[in-house]
Amino acid sequence: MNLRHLVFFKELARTQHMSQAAENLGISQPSLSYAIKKLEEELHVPLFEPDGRNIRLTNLGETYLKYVTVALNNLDAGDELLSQLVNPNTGHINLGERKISCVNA
Amino acid sequence: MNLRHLVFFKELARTQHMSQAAENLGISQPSLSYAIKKLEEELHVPLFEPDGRNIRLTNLGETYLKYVTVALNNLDAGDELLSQLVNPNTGHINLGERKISCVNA
DNA sequence: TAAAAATACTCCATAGGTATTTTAT
DNA sequence: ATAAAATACCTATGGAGTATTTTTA
Repeated sequence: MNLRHLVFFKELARTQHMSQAAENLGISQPSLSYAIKKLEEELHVPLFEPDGRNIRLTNLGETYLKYVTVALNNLDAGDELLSQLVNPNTGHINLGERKISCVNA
Repeated sequence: MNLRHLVFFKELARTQHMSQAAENLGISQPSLSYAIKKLEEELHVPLFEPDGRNIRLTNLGETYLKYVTVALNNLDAGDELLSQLVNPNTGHINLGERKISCVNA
């Protein structure tokens, strides 16, 4: 499983619109469709279901989304912290000491 | 970045021993070495440093490990919950209702 | 008939393997 | 001399693209 695909999933869950999400992600609609299909196969779970000629997030998809969001937020926070530690003079301003253990939601 | 590589990182951080970690992960030592190198390049951060003819986790690596661990735990918890929801009769026993929002550490 | 998603196919990037070299004990 | 990690090289899987088909409003 690719982390990139979890970002795909998150964006598609947000928009619930394949072509739009693909556009936002800067990839083609078929690529997104394929990536999501692969993810669903890996999880053995339908994350989206047809809704007319659109798609809708399933309940299972909604459940999974919460965990994916926390996971991605933590990885982002980790990346962010690392780059702050590596070049402390650039980037965001820190007032006082920052003590991040993990990102909860 | 591949999720698999984060698992690689976690195991290598645990053992601090390339060949051993590779063995545990079921991959070759050069593959692990390469994967870690790629991860370090992506993050622009040294996660491990030479220690005699072995390697040692850097302080930055230790910091990053915390975030990776939380992220991976959440994804595992998400997978676990999905499979429980899909086939509720198998797997672990649940006493009462379970209310998991996220896994903190 | 038009807009959306799914399928078919093609191609290339990269993850992973084997063989080898370097480094340190 | 040996054990560990790094490098070089090769191969194959799969991620992403274009073209097309299916589906539904």
